Amino acid sequence: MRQHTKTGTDRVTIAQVAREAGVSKTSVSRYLGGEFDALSAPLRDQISKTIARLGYQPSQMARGLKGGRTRLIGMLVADILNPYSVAVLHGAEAACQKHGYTLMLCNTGNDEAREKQSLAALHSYSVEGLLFNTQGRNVTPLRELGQAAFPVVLLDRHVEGCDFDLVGLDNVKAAQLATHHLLAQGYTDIALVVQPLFGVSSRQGRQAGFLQAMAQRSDCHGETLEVDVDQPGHVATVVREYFLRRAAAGSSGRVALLAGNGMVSLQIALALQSMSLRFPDDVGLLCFDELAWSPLVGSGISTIEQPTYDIGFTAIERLLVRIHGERSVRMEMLLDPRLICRGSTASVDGHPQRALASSIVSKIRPAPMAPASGS
Amino acid sequence: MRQHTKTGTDRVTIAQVAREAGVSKTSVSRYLGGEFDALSAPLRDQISKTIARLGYQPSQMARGLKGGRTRLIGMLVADILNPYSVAVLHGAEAACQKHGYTLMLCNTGNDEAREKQSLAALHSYSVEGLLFNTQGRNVTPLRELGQAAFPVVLLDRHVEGCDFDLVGLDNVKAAQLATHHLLAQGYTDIALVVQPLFGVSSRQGRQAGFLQAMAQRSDCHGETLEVDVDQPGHVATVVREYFLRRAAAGSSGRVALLAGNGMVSLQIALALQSMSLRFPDDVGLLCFDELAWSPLVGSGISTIEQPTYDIGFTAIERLLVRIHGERSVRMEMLLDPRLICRGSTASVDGHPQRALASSIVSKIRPAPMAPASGS
DNA sequence: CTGTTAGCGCTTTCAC
DNA sequence: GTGAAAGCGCTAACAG
Repeated sequence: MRQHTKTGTDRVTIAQVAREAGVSKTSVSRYLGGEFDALSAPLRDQISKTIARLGYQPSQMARGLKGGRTRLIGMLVADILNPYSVAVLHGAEAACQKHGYTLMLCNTGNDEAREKQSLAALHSYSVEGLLFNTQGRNVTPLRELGQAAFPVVLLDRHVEGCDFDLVGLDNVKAAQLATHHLLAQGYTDIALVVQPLFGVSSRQGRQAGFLQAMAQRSDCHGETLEVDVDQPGHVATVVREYFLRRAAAGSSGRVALLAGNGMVSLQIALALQSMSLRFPDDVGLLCFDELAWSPLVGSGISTIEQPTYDIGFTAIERLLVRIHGERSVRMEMLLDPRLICRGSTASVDGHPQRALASSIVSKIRPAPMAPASGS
Repeated sequence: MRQHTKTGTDRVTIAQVAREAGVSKTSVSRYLGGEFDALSAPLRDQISKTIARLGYQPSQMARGLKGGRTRLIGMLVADILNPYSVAVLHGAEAACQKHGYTLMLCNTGNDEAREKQSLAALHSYSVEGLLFNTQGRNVTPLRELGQAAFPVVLLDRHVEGCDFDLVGLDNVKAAQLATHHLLAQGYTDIALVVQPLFGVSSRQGRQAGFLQAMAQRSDCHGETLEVDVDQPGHVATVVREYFLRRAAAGSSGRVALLAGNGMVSLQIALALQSMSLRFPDDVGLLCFDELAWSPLVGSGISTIEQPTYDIGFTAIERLLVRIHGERSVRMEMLLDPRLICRGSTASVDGHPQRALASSIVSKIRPAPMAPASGS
């Protein structure tokens, strides 16, 4: 059947198909392009059979070289170890497969240099569009893409000075939902724990929603805690100091922590464990991002779930629309969050001893010298 | 309309560089290919400057079209939602970036059809090699690649009838390590809980190691439990039945579960929770795959950690060696596991009441009608 | 409807 | 050392 050349992988070319089918390359090309109205039935049939018989697969490299239809989409991910990124990737990959596109994946590891480098790599393969989820620093190369009207869809966060479409969570709404839930459950002293706000719009959005919701309750106290999740023990330190501060302020309220994303959630859970603090007994806990283990820790961790799969899927479809030439103005697609209620935010009504700043303090020993993660 | 190309930024071509530098395309090409010994210093300098000035980036599509050096590597992943796959992907992506390659990622979702389809897609982009981690069903297309001497490295599991290189865990050793640990901790009735062995070599390897280790202890009882992690509540049912069976057998031993991978671990943890069973009090638990949440559940889950990053990284480097033409015989690179000891396998010596089959049974109610996952 | 003729951007003989 | 020319596999004018 198949001719083996000495080169190993033998590629059947359009020329071979044309020859064997007794037609011109053009006709085969038209067949590939789906221009059936320009092909007679017998010709079409003949080509179809030959392609099947030879097991011909057109080279996307060659197709792409000509006009630009590489059917390639580049995806830049800030951190492949972040479950959020993977979940979004899952949806994006599915959408690509559905539409006959292939994903080129680059992990930037939150590193500027690698981001730039990845952008260059993707460009060199003539990707038709870009899905972008990464740190907001040094966005110059991105801006250039914007000026060139290159199709880009942003994931989760804006980039200053670029008018790209965005797909993500409705962060303000989500944070409000979260805060209202905690308030309703009887918590009065709430800390939003986030990675550095810097210029990250999604984090800022969550803070805005949080602040907004807290503002309606002057009898309650809200505070934003910035943490570095890569620095072992840092979250524990910050959280401990927060507790101490609340107690020093003479607060008699119930304390809850609102984790800004999955990475923070993990560090908080670890930190609380290291301090032997339990939820909801000692402190309430609500986390952004539903994770596989959310139901498992303690009596279960309440979460704000993002429709991550949909975010990825939607983003690709939006990108495809842009690729196909739509020139409309910038569009923002914000999907809805979902509250998943578990033990970590159980109501503290009627349990005045629970989750009090003062009662926590007695449990916290002075900060240890060693990092507090692990056990 | 606009005269910009589809790709937006007007692409600088090698011809432009050559013209502006006052040299031939050939020389520029040589420069790109690093053939400096065939270039005079002034020429080289001139080209270098021009490239920088124009911001020229060669088109990989065009380069690939000619000889085949696309600098593209395809990766087929069985399940992108499996943390193992992501962790390996992380290492693989890093290695690619290090060597100037780019990853094309396809998620097959354990689906034969999509696997075949993805293989075709990857082929159509002339990837130089393939990293393959997927279900062992219908391997015909893979075999063809083997016959064509196409560079492929298998991840984690063999494929029958193919002599590709393999990078993965030393499963036999890992399972032995795990089993010996459980035995040493005083557990006597151990069940290895795995997804269907089918033809998956890694699972078989783990079972082999398990059986081997158990065989040395005729006073202990080992059993393999196959579960379907996608069927809600199935793990709970199987585990429950196991407990009941052990009790019926009149066993007075201490029971432990050995989870065959991360997916199973999660389901087991969920199942135990749904049955209100705790570890190590009611049952010992040791899981393959170290996960972010392993320290968090209960008193921490003991795990067998795989060097996932290294597996991915090594696999790519091995693939690169093959791509660069090495023709040596099939090679298997099995990396070492690491035991991480936590509360879930705490010693039960001196606690005769703990982890006994008989004591568990009293806690298990008859199987519920509804799936037992969740709460 | 169908085929002929040019290239796409780059690498690679093969001359000079 | 350097360059001209001939393609790689495919698509896209432009005829018939």
